[in-house]
Amino acid sequence: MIQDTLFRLVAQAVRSACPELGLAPEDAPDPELTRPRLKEHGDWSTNVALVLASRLGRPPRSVAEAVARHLPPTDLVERVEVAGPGFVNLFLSDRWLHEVLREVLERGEDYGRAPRSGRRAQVEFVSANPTGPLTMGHARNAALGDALANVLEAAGWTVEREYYLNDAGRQMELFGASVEAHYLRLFGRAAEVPEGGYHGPYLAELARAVAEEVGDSLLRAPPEERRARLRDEGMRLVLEGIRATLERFGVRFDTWFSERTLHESGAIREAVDRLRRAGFAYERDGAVFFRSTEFGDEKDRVLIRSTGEPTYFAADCAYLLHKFGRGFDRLVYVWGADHHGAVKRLKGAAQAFGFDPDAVDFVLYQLVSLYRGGQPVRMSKRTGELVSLDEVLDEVGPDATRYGLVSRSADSPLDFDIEEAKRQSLENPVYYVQYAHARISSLLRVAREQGVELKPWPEVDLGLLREEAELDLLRKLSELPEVVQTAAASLGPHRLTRYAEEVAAAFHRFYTDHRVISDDEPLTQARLWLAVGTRQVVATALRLIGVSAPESMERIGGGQA
RNA sequence: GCCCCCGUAGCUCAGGGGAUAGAGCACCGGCCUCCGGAGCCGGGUGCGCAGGUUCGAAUCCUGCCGGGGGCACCA
Repeated sequence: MIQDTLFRLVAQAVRSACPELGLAPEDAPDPELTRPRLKEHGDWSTNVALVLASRLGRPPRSVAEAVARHLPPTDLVERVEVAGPGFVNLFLSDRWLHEVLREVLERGEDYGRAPRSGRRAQVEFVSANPTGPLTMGHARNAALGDALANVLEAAGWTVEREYYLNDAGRQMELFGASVEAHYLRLFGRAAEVPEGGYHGPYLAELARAVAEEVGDSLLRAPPEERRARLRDEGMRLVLEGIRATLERFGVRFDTWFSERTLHESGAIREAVDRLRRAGFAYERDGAVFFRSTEFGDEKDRVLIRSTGEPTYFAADCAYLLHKFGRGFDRLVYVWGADHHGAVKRLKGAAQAFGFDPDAVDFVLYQLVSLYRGGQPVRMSKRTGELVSLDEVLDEVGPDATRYGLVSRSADSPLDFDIEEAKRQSLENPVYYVQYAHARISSLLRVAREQGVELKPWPEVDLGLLREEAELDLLRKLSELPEVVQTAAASLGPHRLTRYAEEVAAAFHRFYTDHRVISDDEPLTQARLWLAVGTRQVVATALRLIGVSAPESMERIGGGQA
């Protein structure tokens, strides 16, 4: 809001400078306000003079001088400076920083959150096939998707989290046949896992669990029925496990959407027909194709195989149509980068259906490689050799795992070393941030124990916060709303982790140099409220990342502390 | 061959058109009669290469080099 005020002031300065620059005021560009990296460049800066100068063919610094001269008088801005090639730098009075603290305290956990826009977004993520436990790849998806949903909510969207359940199609049939084979073996029958099917100890265990529920009754059932039953029972158990893991990981979905319903309701046929009617689907060699080449794809894609079976892509189209039908203004898919090839055709489908393809966003995250003590952990879906997310959570814990997975941009491949995550857990950035939160909580406990009565903040003189470390901390707190906006706009929740670390660092610096509880009562009051506000911002950032904000560090860090 | 991502400090990574490019780890040296030292302060070499756009490029465009992933009537 201070930013808005500044924007108006600078825009006005530009307009009133126009006549002497020989420009019609209505042609004046909107000024851009940025935060300079260096403190000596002020609190806010605008490059508007540089932009104007090249347009007018005048020396940038003289344009900057003109803009600076026309800045309306205000007690918000203490000093204006023209610097560098032609930046206009604004130095604000410290009062604005005390305003920031008031705003943090007044709005509490709402600080940093934008007003609700009423616009609805759906984030679909994880959506792992229900054929086995979640792995670290799924974990990155979950951590990214959930944090992104949090961030979009904070940016004003009404967000629905959805898990797309691939409970139909060839993979599920293979899975069913694999469970069947293991089931039959349990009862001494010879049975082969089909080509491309699922192996490994996990599946044997699963078959045992299924057998415990259904007994040997299915041995005598007709093969078709037996296989379908074992498939569904197996899936149910796998899904229970996935839900439990996600719960442990702190991820909850609003809706679980079944692919099977798309087949059963005829939605897939309808979607294909609709594409056909719109002229985007045609028949060739007994199959139905989508004209994805019209949308930049390298070749047309099959919707209905010549066998009459719909492809996975056809189901995707029907699902997309279903999502739009539910009234979302924006759809976000969180996908592994290995699916990037499907982006063009799905956006194309959106357009073919008559929707705005820009309303469909994809977060494509690069591969996670798991290491243990520097050695890559070999994983193979074929042999069923894998390290599950649950095992990692057992060793590393949910907070450090989530933080580690979110803290890097989705565009970068991620090496996750279990040993390192454990060994370094005490120097891990997540604990550094959590420590700041715990430290403040502890400080407030001590204040209470010492009988320091915290007066309501409107009665406290926050203007006493004048030390450089205090002002720097306040400056950091003031950035949260922008960080949230940027993270939402770029679909990059990793920005929150950086920010959280910076706030924690600013607090630790302040805390090292200055005593909070002292004989100076008014100053004690002001500093305690500064601590409260800082704790609030740290808690909000951690919550958005999906990590807990502990009151104490006792139970964190694997007991090594 | 085509498509996507990446190349920034010794290592892992931020930085999505601005000024003197930043963190963590590692390494060296300092800071505790007092609110949690899981902390703080100091110490430094770097944008793969070549063009282009721009007043201004780590950032945008083109080409090349290097690494990862993907190119099914699989999911």
